[in-house]
Amino acid sequence: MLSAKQELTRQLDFITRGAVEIIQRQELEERIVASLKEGRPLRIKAGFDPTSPDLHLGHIVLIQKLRQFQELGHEVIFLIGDFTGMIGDPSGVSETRKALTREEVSANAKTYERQIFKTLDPENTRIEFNSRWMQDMRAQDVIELCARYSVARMLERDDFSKRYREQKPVGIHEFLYPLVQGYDSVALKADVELGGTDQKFNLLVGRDLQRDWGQSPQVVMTLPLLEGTDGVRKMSKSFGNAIALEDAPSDMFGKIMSISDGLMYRYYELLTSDDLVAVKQRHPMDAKLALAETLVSRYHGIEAGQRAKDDFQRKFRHREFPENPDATVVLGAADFVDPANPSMSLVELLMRTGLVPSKAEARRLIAQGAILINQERHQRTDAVLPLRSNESYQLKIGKRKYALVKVKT
RNA sequence: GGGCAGGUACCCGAGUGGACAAAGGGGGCAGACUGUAAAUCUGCUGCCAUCGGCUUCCAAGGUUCGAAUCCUUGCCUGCCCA
Repeated sequence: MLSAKQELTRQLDFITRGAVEIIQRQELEERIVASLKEGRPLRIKAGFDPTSPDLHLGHIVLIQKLRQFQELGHEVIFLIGDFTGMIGDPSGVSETRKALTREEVSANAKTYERQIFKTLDPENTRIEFNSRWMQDMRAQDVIELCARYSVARMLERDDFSKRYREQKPVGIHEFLYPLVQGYDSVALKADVELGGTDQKFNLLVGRDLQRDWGQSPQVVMTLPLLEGTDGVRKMSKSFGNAIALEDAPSDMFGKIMSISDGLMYRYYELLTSDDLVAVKQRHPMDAKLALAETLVSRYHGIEAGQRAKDDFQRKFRHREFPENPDATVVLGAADFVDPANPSMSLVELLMRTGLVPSKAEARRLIAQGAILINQERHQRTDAVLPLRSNESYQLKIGKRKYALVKVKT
C-alpha cells in the first residue's frame, strides 16, 4: 500500500506526462490531495466539437490523457459540444467556420461514442451535451454571460486580432464560443479541463467564469497538437491531413507509412507509450511499419493490423498486386460492340474503375506513364485494348491505386 | 445612413476591351530518385472531342463584331465617418 504522499506523486507524474502546460500546477496538486482525502474523484472535462463525424489521431492525444485520469479513478466527462458546434470554434482558424445544422451536429455526435470507447472505459465515462444547459438559456441569460467579458480581452486572442488586422470578417457569434465553453465548466463544476494548446484561451475563460459563479477555478491542462500527414499543420479534417480512426485499415496504414521519418517519431511520442530511445535505434522503415501496425490494430483489431501490413508490403515493397484492389470492374457482353472480339479504349477502361475523375485526367495519367496493365506500361492515350474472354487484368493507376478488370462474355 | 476598397480556378493572387482556359505561388497528381517515405529534380493540373469544340473569373441583365475586363441592378466582405 502506498502512502498518501507516494500516491500523490504517482498520480502527478502520470497525469502531467506529456502535458505542455498546467495552470496551475499547485492547484492540481491540492485537488488531488483533497480528492484522496475525501475519496471524491475529480471531474475531468474535455470538450469535442461534433463538426465532423470522424475522430482522428489528433484527438487521441487528448483522449488518451482522459483514459489515464480514468485509470486513476477520476470521473471523465466527455463533453460533446452540440450547441457550440453550431457556432464553430474560432480557435486557430483564419476565417469564420461554417456553422452546422442541428441535424448534422446530432448525427456526428452519435458516431463519437462508438469511436471513443475504443480508448475510454464506457463504464466510467460520462457523456454530456452542452445543449442540455445551453438550449434553454434565455436571451437575458446570454446577455449576462456576455457581460462577463470585454471585447478588448477577446481581442487578446491572436486568431481574432489577426483576422481583424487582415480585414477579414469576425462574427459576433464567434465571441460567444469561448464564453459558452467556459460556461460549460461552470455547469459541470469541472475540476480539470483538458485541451490542445490552441484551446488555451477558451480553457482560461472557463477559470474566469467559474470564479464569477463562486466556484474554484478549474485546472487547465494543455496537450500538444499532433501534426497531420503533411507534417506542418495540426491534424484536422478540414486541412485534409488527418488520419481518421474510422479510415479503412489499408488507408490508415498507407497514410501512416507516407509520413516523414521525423513525424513518425512525433507520432510515437504522442500516440504510444513506447520507449523513444529504443524506437530511434531501429531502422526507420521497420519502426514505421511497426507504428502503422500498432495503430491499425488498436482501432481495427490485431488481425486487421496484420492484414494491412501484409497487403502494404505486397503492394509497395514488392510491388505486387494487392489482395483487395481499390476497384473491381466486371465487363460483360453488353459492354462491347463486338462481344466476339471484346476490346475497349484505355481511357474508357480507366473511367470504368471509378478511380479517375475525368477522361482528361485519364489521358494525362496515361501520357505520364502512370498506367500499368499486367506489369506493362501503356502510354498511348488513344490505345484500344483487345481483351480476352474470361480473363482478368491487373490495372495499376499511379503509385497507389489498383483495379482488377474481369472480362466475362 | 454616408464615403471608399474589394469579390478571379482547390487556396492565395496577377490580369482592367481581343494574343485569356486566364501569369505566379501553394496544394494536388504523375514520372525519376529512394526505404513504400521525406527532401530534390521534371512534367501535368476546367470539361468533351480526331482537327476542333464547350462551359468558367459573385449573380442577373446590358453595351460591343468581341467582356474576367465597360455600364446597370442585386448579393456578399472589409475599412473610414456618423
